[in-house]
Amino acid sequence: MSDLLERLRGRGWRMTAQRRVVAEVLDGDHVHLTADEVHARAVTRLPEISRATVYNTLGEMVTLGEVIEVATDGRAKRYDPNAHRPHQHLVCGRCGAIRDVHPAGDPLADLPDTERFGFVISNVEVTYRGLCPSCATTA
Amino acid sequence: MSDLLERLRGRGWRMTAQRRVVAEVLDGDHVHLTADEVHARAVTRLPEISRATVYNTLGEMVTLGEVIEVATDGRAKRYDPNAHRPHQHLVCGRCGAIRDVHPAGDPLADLPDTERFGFVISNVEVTYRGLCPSCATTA
DNA sequence: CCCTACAATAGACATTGTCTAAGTCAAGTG
DNA sequence: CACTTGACTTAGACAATGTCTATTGTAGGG
Repeated sequence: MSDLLERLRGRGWRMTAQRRVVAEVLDGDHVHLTADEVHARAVTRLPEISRATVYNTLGEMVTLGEVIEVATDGRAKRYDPNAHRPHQHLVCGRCGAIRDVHPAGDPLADLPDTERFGFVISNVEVTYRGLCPSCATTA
Repeated sequence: MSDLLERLRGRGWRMTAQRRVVAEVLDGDHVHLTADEVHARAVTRLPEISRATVYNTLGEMVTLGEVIEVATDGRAKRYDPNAHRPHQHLVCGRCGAIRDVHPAGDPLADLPDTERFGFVISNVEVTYRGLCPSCATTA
């Protein structure tokens, strides 16, 4: 089930205990951990892993395109291993819950040439904000 | 031309030299300054203004709905005084340039009920990423 | 089994943002 | 126009997140 690890291995990534643990911690669906959360979980399996290594490893996975960096709240960046199916995010402004969602249509197509100002656009990030069912009723 | 200041005054906002300077610095089109940039510019007009006041003032303007907080890069938040015309942002990943853009259609309408998972959605933030004309040719 | 280049480490440092206690002031009241 | 009061501002400590460096460790090829 460790797809992420397999993909990384297949790219000639030098494997170490630290990298394996980071990849395992981050693998799965609807995973959107911050670097510190990844570190906290990694430490339970490999107590001597350092923060710097977690940051470096996450950065490399992003560069390789196997993990996506998401800025949902202007605070800590979050890391999403679901890099191979285009999707967007739904965020609860109260408790911070995050869901992957798949809007209809291509958001890129909605931006006419006249509104591109000569930019070469490579991707679009859409964040839907609101309240999750639980927070909406407790509000 | 200080529309922002007028709008704030009209809401019974207690006026001080500091608040006036922050509002003036932030006013205009295609303005997307970080809190520290606002502070740097404010200091040239009012040398004793503190960082805390800039943060407080920006936060209040956001609460009043007269300024929008934008998280374009996972680093510092940016503040956009163009709060009364819905728009999205186009960001250059190399030099950080930001443009306001107006996509066709309503991004909210693209998210079917089955993809809302019971969330009450209040707004959508769309960030188009790419390279600006100048960075695209120098790349 | 040994090299060697690449990876990991601890901890200092940088950036961005928040909080507190004390001083200051805008604006309504008399 | 002085007084008063509650809201505003300040400096600086603190917190959270991220980056960098010099040193030590190790994966994987020969």
